Amino acid sequence: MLDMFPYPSGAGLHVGHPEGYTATDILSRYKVMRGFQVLHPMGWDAFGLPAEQYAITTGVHPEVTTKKAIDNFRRQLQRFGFMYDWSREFATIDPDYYRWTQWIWLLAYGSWFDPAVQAARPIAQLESRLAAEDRIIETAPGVQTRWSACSRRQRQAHLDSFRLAYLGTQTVNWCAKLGTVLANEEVIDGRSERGGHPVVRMPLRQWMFRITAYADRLLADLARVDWPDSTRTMQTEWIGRSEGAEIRFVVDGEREPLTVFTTRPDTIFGATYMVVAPEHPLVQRAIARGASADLSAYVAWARNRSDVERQESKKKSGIATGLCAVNPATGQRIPIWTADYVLMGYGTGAIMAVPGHDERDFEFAQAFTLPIVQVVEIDGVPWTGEAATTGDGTSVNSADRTSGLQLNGMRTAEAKRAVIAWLEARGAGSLRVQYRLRDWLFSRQRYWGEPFPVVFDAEGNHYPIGDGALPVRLPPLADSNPVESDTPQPPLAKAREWVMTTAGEAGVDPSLLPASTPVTRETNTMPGWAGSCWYYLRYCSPKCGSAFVDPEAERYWMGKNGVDLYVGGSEHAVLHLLYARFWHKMLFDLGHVGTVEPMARLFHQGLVTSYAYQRADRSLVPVDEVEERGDGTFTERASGERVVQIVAKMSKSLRNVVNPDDVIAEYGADTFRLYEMYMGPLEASKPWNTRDIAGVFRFLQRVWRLAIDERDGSLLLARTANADVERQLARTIHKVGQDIERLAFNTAIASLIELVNAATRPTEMKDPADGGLTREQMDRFLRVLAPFAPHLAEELWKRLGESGSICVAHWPTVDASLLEDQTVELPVQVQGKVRARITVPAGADAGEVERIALADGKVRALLGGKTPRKVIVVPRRMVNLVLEG
RNA sequence: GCGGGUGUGGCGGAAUUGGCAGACGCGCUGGAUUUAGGUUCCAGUGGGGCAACCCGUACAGGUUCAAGUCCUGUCACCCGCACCA
Repeated sequence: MLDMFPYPSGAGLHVGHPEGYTATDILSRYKVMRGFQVLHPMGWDAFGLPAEQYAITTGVHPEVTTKKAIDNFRRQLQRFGFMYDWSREFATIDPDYYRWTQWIWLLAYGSWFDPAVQAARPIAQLESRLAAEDRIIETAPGVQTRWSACSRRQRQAHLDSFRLAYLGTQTVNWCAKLGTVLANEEVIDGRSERGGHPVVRMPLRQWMFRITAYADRLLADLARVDWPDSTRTMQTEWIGRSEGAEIRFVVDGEREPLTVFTTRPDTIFGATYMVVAPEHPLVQRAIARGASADLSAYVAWARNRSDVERQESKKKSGIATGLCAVNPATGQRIPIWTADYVLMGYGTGAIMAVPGHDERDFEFAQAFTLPIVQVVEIDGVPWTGEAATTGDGTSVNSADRTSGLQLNGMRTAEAKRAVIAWLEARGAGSLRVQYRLRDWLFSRQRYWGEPFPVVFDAEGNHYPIGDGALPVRLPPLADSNPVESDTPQPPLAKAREWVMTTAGEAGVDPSLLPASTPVTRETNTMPGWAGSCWYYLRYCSPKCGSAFVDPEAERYWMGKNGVDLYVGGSEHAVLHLLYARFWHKMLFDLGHVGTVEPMARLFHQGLVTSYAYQRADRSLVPVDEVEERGDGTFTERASGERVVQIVAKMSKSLRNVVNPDDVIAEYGADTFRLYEMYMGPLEASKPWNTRDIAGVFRFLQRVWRLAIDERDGSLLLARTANADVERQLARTIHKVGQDIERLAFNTAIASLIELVNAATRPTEMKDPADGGLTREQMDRFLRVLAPFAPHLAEELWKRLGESGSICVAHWPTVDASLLEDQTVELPVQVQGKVRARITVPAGADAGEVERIALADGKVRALLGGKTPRKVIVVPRRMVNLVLEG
């Protein structure tokens, strides 16, 4: 039973945190009572940006603030009475934990993805295979060398290009003033969102994960897990698999052909021009050869436009490169343009533009008056030439005698196959699968993260640090502020004695590098995701010193399918859950875990929102500036203006944030737990309404008075069991059990309330022992109440004289005969409207029910002597009499 | 723009499979207890109508003996993605 572990912020627990935690706590307690071994742990995701930002503004070291925040979170969580196994607690910042995060990274570093088996394998296997077969490899662009003839350096470079954790180059938003890389959303008009400092886009060499190698498996295995459809859809779209073709176009004056990716190879006859991304090497070469000043100006302008800006204005911009390619289907020469609507990061960074059947290409062709031709007759969409027509149809104008390609009359799918076969035959292209998913950028220019266990020699070659030297501890740094610089300088670079070391001191295998060799440590750190990628495994054996998880503990707790239930917010639907799946699959391939997927079942709890108020102009008013009037309307206190109540996210500015500590102080933890579970379905987002808490609070008081005489604190128990109460108790036990299993806590609580209302003694009752529950009934009732309100249940349990904790009591069994009624009341409908009610034996069959219904006085009066045309009887549900006409 | 989801009393919500719409809670109304307020207990509470009855699950249609639930279209809100070739 797993909760997404929290990032302990300085602000303390939010009412949203206990939502999911209470749900798993109830289910855990229930499962324990049912005799299961339950592992329900808690820990801390503690590396990351907020603590570092806080350190930059206040000068307090992140370790200090983080530890303080953890202590506060733990204190707060413990007040809720969550049954966590605190002996398994850890934080991602513990060196004993991040030692293994580093170890897993080294595992990826030392592995490659073998396409033949579609799985990760040790890179040593690749190396011995290359040596055994004396394979020919490319040692420089266009230079082929035999493995045996390669230098050690060349071999290493070749192997490096296969590692699952590798050094790659990515374009980042670098802000020199802030000394950091910014996310796309943090860049506005080429300046930083905070401070307005200039931001440049520059390539940066950083550690990457080859997650794209796993794209197909990450996609296919979504079918094996019991996860919300929305999340699986989001991951599917994130991976973004699309099938198409790679086509090579010959370019005038270029040795290399221009390769494009297209999902519509069938429209090749309609390709009237080509477009490459401004960053495309072809453009670089053209500029280097001294192309027009306009071209280099455009490229410079486009390069500094952030992705966000590009999205804002979809107006097409671009410029001709002056180069021409040959359309292999038509033999015609077509111009090559560059435009920023083509992204370097997707496909090959180049497209064949088919303006007749692609909206973007159409827009571009119109803006720059390029030719537009129709090559597909789309089903049901007439060709007007006024707009691109998209979708499947039949190829037209698609034949050329010289090239020998003929598609006319073919359906789209058939035409695609024909073009690919034709391309393959002439060596001009092939079938290709393309993913939207990119490799995972894993370096951050930050202090507060796991250091990479890797060092560099003077020439910049990298060497892994041996397992024995782990953890590579984060050096203490008095000043972890970012460095203002034109080139990225991570804060760790300031720890000079730590950075400058020797291979021996760092722990590099002496067979790789002599111990005395001076080396520098990697100064980037891992991103916040690292620690959360495998924490669930560590809980199985949190103290294990010999492995990241003890294999036996892993087999026992992870079982066949992984974590039985994982509860957390849907904001992690893609990244965290995709990354964790990727690490897990890697660990699986290399034999370190026994399940293909980490989480068998996933559930997203909804957001706890709050009320806010809105003026007529839609501006928001903080909660404490509004008062409610007697007629249920709301006005702004200062102006007297009428405002309307809306539901909004809790925020400091609206002053509608609820602090769990305050609620517990006023009503207690049980009330808090019960209220959050009673608000509505776990998966729904729902507004916190302080006024409603009174309802569940009253319920718990009523439970107390049901068992305890308030005047003297003595037990109040019924002498004899009331048959109706006993029947309802049995049904409640049954329903609560069922509802807990399907995480429907709101309806479980409603049935507990109903039971208590039914058993409550009326005030006028002379002898309290005439009402309420018997000792034995109270005993059973407390057991089903316990998962929801453990404190109250435990106290009453002790007062009943029971020994031991109610936590380990057994879930009560139910006499099945009490769940069924002897007789049932059925509505009788005439023409679909309820007109009468009849009472029939519970086991009555359709014929018997019909007889009783037709014999009923009220029914006969309604029929007025007529015979129904049709009688529909649904046993135990209803009767419907259908008359003529 | 594309994909997914949601729409039920004054409010949060219930209706597990097409079968009595509104369980349960809040709020509100009335009563009992109390010197009083609060608490507690009891009763009522979708709208209309004196009533029999009629209307009612975002809106408009449809399927069915029967629709909150299934189908078609529309609107509103929420979430995700977004020039992905």
